[in-house]
Formats: sequence, structure tokens, C-alpha cells
Amino acid sequence: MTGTHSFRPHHRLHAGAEFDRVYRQGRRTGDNLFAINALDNAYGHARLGMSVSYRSVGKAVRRNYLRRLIREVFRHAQPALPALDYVVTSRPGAREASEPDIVRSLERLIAEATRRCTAARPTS
RNA sequence: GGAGUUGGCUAGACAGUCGCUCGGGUCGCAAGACCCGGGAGGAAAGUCCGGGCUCCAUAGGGUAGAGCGCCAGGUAACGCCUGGGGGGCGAGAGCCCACGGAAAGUGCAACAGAGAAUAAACCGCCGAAGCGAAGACCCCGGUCGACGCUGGUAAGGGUGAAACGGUGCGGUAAGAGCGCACCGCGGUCCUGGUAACAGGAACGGCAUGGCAAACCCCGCUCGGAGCAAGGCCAAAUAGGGGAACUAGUGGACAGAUUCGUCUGAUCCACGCCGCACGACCCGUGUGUGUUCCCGGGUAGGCUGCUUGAGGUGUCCGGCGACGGGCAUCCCAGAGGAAUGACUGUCCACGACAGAACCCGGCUUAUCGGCCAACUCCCACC
Repeated sequence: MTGTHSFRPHHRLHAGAEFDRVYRQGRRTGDNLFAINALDNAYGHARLGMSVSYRSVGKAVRRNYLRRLIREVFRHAQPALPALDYVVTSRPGAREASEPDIVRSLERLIAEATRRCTAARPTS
């Protein structure tokens, strides 16, 4: 069976066009560590995209570390999430932040983004 | 034991749970599941050199430009490495050096200083020579002559990063390679060394100050771009080429021409037709050949992509860098980008830091730990 906490390629965003779609049409949430854009998708499960830039957080080791942390938080939250595309973008605050702060921030932002998207759905 | 030098190794460990990725296997139509194995670095970094590999260019030669620069080796190659020479630093082990040419030419040297490259008299030293001269002496027209001037002088002081060989003796008015000895320097010869170079001999009285990371000269090397290289497959939309079929009228234009015309979906107007304005008519707007084939090519996908100047062990050659033989191993290959997260235990409480086509170097960053060789000091036998 597929592990409920797995994170396979189909749980990620791959193409540039998918990212653009979320940036343009998605709802945006954020604090000084990260920003999350979220948008409905048609896949029946949540997907994750990450944009962790050199400009915002610095060197490669730090960027890899943040990506892994984001992915872990998403992976653990994933079974409870609706079918949305989430794109997490790093902000300069993440450069120096501690691990507990980062995890707390991400959990809060994912919940917030989910709430906003769900609430915004047309009540047809 | 302490202080130090050089070279090398290492870069938290173990267990469990949840995940990611590649390879192999089993099952499955498939999606996938399970099992086994692999999964960042010594710098993966900076992108500073050198190669491989691709594509483009290329007869040969020259110029420009760039780089390199003691000698000999090593290497695919190098600006790297090894050994050697020379110079400098250190008590020593050792460390450091862009270390070719300054009698080819041009140029530069702040401040200080008299003078900075056809040397130069500020203080000083001299008073031999020439001129002047207070004065002294005496045999009364001679001798001496402080001092001054013309001058001589590179010993000494002082300035400077650097002052036109150094030390000593002789010499001299004082001095000076003016002479001599030793040292340095120069070309010549001899000896050793593959060479850089070293040692020696007689000769030369000293010529050639420094800067070439100033221009420059000499010698050697160098085609350009880079995996977003390059190769393959290939939607949708627009556009290109061709064929068949269909279609009215007039004009323009183009081509052909026997100058009568003929041909043409090249363009324009009208018409026809489709669509929109809720339907129909008018009207308005807008669109327009149809089908098939071919080639280029975008998104996207595949490939290049990891077996290599490869690792380990051992033997042989070499002072060494390194080379050769044999055996053995396969040891990351992602792609909006894997190599992670959590829990527990332990300790010396963990630095710098993340592969992106691949190698060889250099440079820079780095908490520590370990090993070996060597040097100096102290203590003991």
C-alpha cells in the first residue's frame, strides 16, 4: 500500500506553467519567513512547490536545509489537506530563523492558506 | 615531558520509526508493492589555471594580443608536482622567493639632501701651486708668512631605500685603485656536474648603481565557444513549400505570347457562404477556400550522464614526483532539482560547507581528533 505520509513526484509541482498559474491566481498568505500561494487543483490531493532562492536565504547548504524542512512539514500535513497546489516561497527572515520557529511558521501558514482557499470556494 | 617543523588520515557514533532517489530481482495488464544493494566533499566552494568531451573554424607562414620565465625531470596537460642550483629568514628541523635580459633603446626615483647617474663641494680637510697680504727676520732685497682669493680633495660628518666597490697598509699638502695585499666584480682558461651552477688559476684597477609586478628586448606556449556544448523524438497555435479538388463578376498586378490573346486562389471591390447581434427579414460587424502530404521548429520528452588519465591490494623500476606488471572492485547521477525528518542512548557536544558533463591542480574557508618522521630545550638512566 501507499504510505499515507509518502511524498512522491506526483505530489510536487514540476512545470514552470504550474507555478505561474498558482502565482497569478492563487491566494497569498505569509509572514516574514515564508509566503504561500495556494490554488485549487484537479488532482484530488494536495501538491507542493518550493521556491527557495539564493537572494532570500543565502548559500546552498541553507537552501537545501530549508527545502527539506518544508517538505517534511508538508509531508506530515499532507493527508489532512484538500486538493490544493501550495507554492512556498522563502523570505529573508528564514535566513537566520531557528528550526522550531520555521516549523511553527510553516504549519500556521499552511493552515491559514487552506482556510482561505476553502472559504473562498463558491458556495454553489 | 615541554616547545616546534613537515607529511598524511579523519570530519560525531549506534539503534528504531517515517520518507526520498538510483540499480538489480520477484509479483502485477498497469499503477505500484516487497526484497537486496548504492546514495555529497576535503574542500563538492572561488571559477584562477590545465586537459578530456562536443560543435564551429582551420593549407602554410606572419603580425597583433594574452600567458609563462634559474636548471633537470614527472605528466594527457599546466601557471601544478618532484629533485637540484642560487638568494633571503630562522638556534635548528625547516620556511620564503614572477629567480631571463639593465655594455639595444626610451623612461622613472616622492621626501630629505650640496649632489640621484655625461656625478656632486653644505659642513669639513689641505694650503703643495698661482695671486694678494697684516706681520716677523736679517747680511736691505731677500727669506718666512697668519689670513684671504683662485683652487685641490669623495678620507670624515650629515641626508636618503639607494651617494659611483669594501677593509688595511703605503702614499700625499690633504686625498684619491694613485700603488699594493685580501675580499668583491669582469671576461678568459682549467676542473666537477646532463644542466642551472660550483671550485680553482693567471689576468684586468673597476668598467656594468637601482627599478624590467615601467615601456621594452629575448625565449617558449596559446584558434573560438561551451553540457543552456551537441544529438534524437516531437504536440497545440501561427507561419513556409507542394498536390488534388471546388469556386461567380469586374478591375489591378504578375508570367507566357504566334501580339490576337491566354494563364494565375497574388491583391482589391462586389457577390456567395459561415458566425455574432435571442429567432426571422433588412441591416451592421466579422471571418473565410477545403482536404491531404512534406520540411523547419516552440513547449515538452529522451539522450549526452557517468567505467574513469578510476579505486584498493601487492610486486618491480626510480632519491622523488611518478611509471610499469598482476589481482580485485563498480563506489551518487538529481532535474522547480534525491542523499532527509523524528525518537532514544553515549561522548571529545560536532567546524567550514551541498555534486549538476568529467578529470588534474591552485587558492580560499574550517570545531576538533589521530598517526608518522624530524628539530630544540629540560629531566632521568
